[in-house]
Amino acid sequence: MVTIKQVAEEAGVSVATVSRVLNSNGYVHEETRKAVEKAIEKLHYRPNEIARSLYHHTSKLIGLVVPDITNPFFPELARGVEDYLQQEGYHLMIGNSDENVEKEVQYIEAFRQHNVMGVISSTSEETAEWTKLNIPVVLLDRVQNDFPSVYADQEAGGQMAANILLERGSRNITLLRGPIHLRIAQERFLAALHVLGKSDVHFQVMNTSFSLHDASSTAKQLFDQYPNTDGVIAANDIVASAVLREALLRGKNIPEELQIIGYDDIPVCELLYPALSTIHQPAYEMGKEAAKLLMKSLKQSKKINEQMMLPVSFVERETTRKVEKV
Amino acid sequence: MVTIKQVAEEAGVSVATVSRVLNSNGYVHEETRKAVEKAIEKLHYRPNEIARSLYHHTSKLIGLVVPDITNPFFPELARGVEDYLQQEGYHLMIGNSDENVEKEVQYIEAFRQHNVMGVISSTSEETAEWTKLNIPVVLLDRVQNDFPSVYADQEAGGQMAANILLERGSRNITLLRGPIHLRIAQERFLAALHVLGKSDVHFQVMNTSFSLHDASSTAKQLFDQYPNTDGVIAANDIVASAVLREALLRGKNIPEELQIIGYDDIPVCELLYPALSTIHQPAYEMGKEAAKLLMKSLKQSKKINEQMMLPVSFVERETTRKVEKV
DNA sequence: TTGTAAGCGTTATCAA
DNA sequence: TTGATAACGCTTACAA
Repeated sequence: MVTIKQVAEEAGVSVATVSRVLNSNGYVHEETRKAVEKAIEKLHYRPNEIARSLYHHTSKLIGLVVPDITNPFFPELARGVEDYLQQEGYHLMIGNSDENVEKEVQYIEAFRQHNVMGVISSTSEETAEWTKLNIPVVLLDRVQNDFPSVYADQEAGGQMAANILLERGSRNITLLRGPIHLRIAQERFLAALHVLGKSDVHFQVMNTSFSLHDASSTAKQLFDQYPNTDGVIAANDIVASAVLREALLRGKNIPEELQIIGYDDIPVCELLYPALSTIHQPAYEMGKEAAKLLMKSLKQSKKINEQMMLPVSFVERETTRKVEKV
Repeated sequence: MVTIKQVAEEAGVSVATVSRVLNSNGYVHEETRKAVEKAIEKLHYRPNEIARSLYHHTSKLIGLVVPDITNPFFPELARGVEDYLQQEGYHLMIGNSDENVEKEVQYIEAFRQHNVMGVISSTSEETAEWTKLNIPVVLLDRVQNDFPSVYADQEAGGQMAANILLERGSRNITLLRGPIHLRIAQERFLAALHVLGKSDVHFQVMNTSFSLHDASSTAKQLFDQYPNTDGVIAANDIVASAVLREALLRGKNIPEELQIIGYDDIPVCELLYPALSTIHQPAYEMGKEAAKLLMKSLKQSKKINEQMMLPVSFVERETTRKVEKV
């Protein structure tokens, strides 16, 4: 490892001078600067972030916690975060929490021990522990009043999903509700519920998780219990895919007999047949904005508490009928 | 931030003593040990990894580089890595390389600057840069003779895929070849090619990437150029899904008229309809083994160069015919 | 414009 | 069994 000391020797100056040119701090003669730069170049010197970090109590590290990177919505978020951070010279420590508070606490410890400068969290809204860290935290795809957060317009999304099915003629709708403890899931559920409630169609509600493991059995159960369903508002695209598969398996015509609308717009939607109509959340953008917001609160000392809501949109594909057909 | 000094004061001893109980190093009287532990408890003290890292030139950080976490195969790998590492008390710095050498170099710099202890890389086999780091590197789902690597048995996988289609009666097979610069892709391609070559069936080869963005057009092209194809060996599951969709779109009966076999066994396979038959790569296990291998080479000083090949298996679902039917 | 030296939070050596 | 202290690589007063 080449240190500042060696650079100083090579350039025939003191370490202080090298440090000055490194940080463009204080006065340094043009000549000396060049000499130092030459030495740096020659030795391929790169300052040791660890030493800097120790002195400054800062770092170029950001923590990112997601419930499970294996769930296809999160890689998009993570990628948005990473791309922005990387261009700002920051790097990512990442952890999967499985929505498990113990694990979260472990990461919090790890983050603290590594002088992580800020955290982006897509995990449970149980944020008591996070407050202890005393560094900026931005919630991503999660909402909690005490923290800045970046999320998509769940109310609009829920309404949109319900209205789409209604407009296109579903008369017996099954509404799949996501995890009840997740505010975003609850919000879009409530919004859809409200729309259905104001309509004259028949509808029912089923609970489900967001996860692939439960999706198939949820789908089976749905058609066993409500065989006459002609419209499904799924909790997310994973669940929607499972419903689609099960419907096809039972010989339903889609979208003629049954319309399905998903949520998220994960990449595979367009690979399904029929391709899944869904509510698009701008996941990559959300990640990017969360990172941007975090950078902003790093740069200014006063706490910010911005709530940033990004718009959702309906992506019309093949599991909903064309509106003219109604 | 509470430091070792404060703990020492609280316990009425010197920092050296605290350090000794922290690391269970050297002699320390039972009484004093208890006093120190009490102080630690009381102040919620946690040693600063940064300071340790500076002194020891070590850390609890591992670097992980993947081409693109957005590609559904990599989250499984990453999760396997993370779970194992986490249980060993290590943490992950992660980066997406986009197979871009410049980006890789940036991560290498970042890893070095943070005293990262080892790297797991699923990115290009252009490893010249990695050697410069002088820390253990384990290749994951990539192979290169100079590095330890963990990968799945591509030769068996390629053969299996071809044999499955052959056994089940495909007589006009299109073999989709993945990125030519990737040794694993090339190996499974070659293995499948070899099997087809020894058979008496008609077959053709098309080049494709692994990516979702190219998948649809590849699929279209496939059926435009080779409308009589009755068996497709896809480069991976993404491509297979696109082919499946396109085939369905064109009204083909699956698997009666056309069999499709994927590669990887990403989670969505079972959500498709018909569900995708595929060659299963034990991605999670691979990640875990790579992490294990890395830990091993961290613990012993001499370089290891283990090549670990995990078995693949055929997952029979609905895009291949039952073998009795032939 | 430059250099000396103290300090960031640890660990390890050495002396007591 | 304990405590001073130098060292890890860097930054920043302060002195020159």
